[in-house]
Amino acid sequence: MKLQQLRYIREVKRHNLNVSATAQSLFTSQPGISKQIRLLEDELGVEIFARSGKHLTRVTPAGESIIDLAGQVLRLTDNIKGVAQEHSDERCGSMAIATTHTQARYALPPVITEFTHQYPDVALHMQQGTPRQIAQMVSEGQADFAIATESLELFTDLVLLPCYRWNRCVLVPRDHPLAHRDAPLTLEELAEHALVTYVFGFTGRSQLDDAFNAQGLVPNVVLTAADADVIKTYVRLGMGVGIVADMAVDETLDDDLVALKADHLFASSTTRIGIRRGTFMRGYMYDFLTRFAPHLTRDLVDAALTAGPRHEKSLFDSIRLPEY
Amino acid sequence: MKLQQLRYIREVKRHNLNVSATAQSLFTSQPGISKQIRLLEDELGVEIFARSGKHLTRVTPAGESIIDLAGQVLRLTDNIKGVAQEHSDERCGSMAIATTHTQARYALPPVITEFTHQYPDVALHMQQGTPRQIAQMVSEGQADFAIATESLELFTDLVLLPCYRWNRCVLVPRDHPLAHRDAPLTLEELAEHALVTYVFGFTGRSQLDDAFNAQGLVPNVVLTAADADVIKTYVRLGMGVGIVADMAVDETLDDDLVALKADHLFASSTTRIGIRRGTFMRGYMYDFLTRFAPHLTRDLVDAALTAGPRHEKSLFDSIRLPEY
DNA sequence: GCCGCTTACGCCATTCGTAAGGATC
DNA sequence: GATCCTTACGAATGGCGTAAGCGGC
Repeated sequence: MKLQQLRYIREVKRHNLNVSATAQSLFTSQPGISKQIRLLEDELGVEIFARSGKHLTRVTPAGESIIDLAGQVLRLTDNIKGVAQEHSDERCGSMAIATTHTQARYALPPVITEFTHQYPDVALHMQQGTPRQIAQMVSEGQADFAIATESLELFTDLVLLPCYRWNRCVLVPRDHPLAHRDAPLTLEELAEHALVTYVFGFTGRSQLDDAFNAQGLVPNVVLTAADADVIKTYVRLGMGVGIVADMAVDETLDDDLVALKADHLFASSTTRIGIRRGTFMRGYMYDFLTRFAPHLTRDLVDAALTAGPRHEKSLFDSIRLPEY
Repeated sequence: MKLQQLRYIREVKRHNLNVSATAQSLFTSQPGISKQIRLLEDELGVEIFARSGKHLTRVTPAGESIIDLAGQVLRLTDNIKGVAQEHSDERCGSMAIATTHTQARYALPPVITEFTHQYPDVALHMQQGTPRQIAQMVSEGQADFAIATESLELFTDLVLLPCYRWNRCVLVPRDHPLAHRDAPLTLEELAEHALVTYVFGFTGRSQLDDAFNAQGLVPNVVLTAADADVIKTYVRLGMGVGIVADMAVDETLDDDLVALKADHLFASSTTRIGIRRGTFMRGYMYDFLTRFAPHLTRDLVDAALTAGPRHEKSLFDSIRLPEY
């Protein structure tokens, strides 16, 4: 049994049993992979892939278990490399963040700036995607951190660290009737206007819908977008009233719009960081977490990473999360 | 990074940093190991072993972490082999039991007989040792099960499955004064006689001492042995009154001795099976466990193996253990 | 007929064993 | 001086890439 063989079977499964495509992605030859898989199957005495003629058709039950274990092995070897790097040069390495537009555009820039300044030799990778995509990336080890407000809880192999709470505000052009009101907004009022807000599954959209539904109201959402910049654009065009995250409003850049507090209308949302269980954390990674959310100390993060899936939540019960 | 390299560093640490001895135990050459370790260190960029001149003096901090991870990797590869065997031929394989004299001599024979009858192609290995030794063997992966009454709880990487409760009886020759009493024994009486029983650390010896101490008595133990056969021998010689486990008394073989119930004098002891966390269990292993202790169903064992160290005990709260 | 896996073969890298060298206790 | 690790070198194994074969879709 060789580590490469384990890598091969894992990748072949990831590429939907297409050995040729796998070979390309691994920059090696297709017969090489075929042969190594055969050798592994011979050594273990079990077929990992079921074949019909000369095609791989599916993963055998034994193969499922074996590939799962192979994944664990390969993740541990990554941890070994991480441990080694940490001890050889603790300021040198890499860190991959997968996140959504909202975080990348508004919440992360100051943190990233500080971080790259303190750790110039850490190669920082940042990838944007939907909450589901980024959770999957971390789950598969393609990124270290998933930062988002939604969907992370769908992946049970991620440890979730709550970072901060935030709420929404309502954005209207200066000449909009709502812009000159003194009394606080109500949901009924909002329901009468055309709304422009996030696509479902993005940036706390679920809590927004919940608030309307709880009062038996049906919001008239005329346009949805994945990020606040697009939403603001259409608010400026007069398409409707925007509802965006507080942090997406910049007082100077958005001074042609009026932002109305909406904390009293919606339940606040919590942005979380998801980390794959069993990941080896470099020192600078702890540092990054603490910069992003000061209550995420090294001890607390370690406790969350080692706690079982059912006990991690209670760690944060006594912690008051910062509000954005 | 190769699996052999990981195996080498683990074994070198196990052999107290003696590469030559490691090479012998692995049936390979000493320079081969040295070189592979060097290569691994070069690849990782960290020294795993600290050297003074040409001697390995200690394991570096990085080395400690790396060897620990290497152990996890190698255990997972064993699991892969186990999964493969299970799917290729589920009646064929091996099982290693490490246990104490008492279990091997009295509790296990009927179970082993049934088991080997049903699984003739499973190579059964049985090794005897002190409770500490057998716990260590399982902890290091040299055996699958540790079966004992004491000391298993010292190894936190073992999951403990309670099997049955038992108590002691008092053994005297037929012509001994105690042999003809009608009233139940008392601890005070026992304390007046010379006693022959187990060595400390064996077969529930601790509970025996606890009972005397709780009443402020000091037992006059004139001879201790690791197993009941030796104890009986000296009881026959008139050295003193024997105190042995119930199950160690055979009505026909020991009919020259009189066994007096002592359940009311001592707290009962629990015999447990210890299994390394993360071990892959073959089907026949579950079967063995259920034969040994009927309440150890596959579901219960799986639950205990996956539960965290703090939650495994509660699984057995509602279960009434059989009495021997 | 195209795509995709397998087999065959040759090159190169790597591993392993033996033998000699040098340091430490 | 005995023990033990390192270096050096040669043999054998094994992984990998190219080219040809063949069975599905």
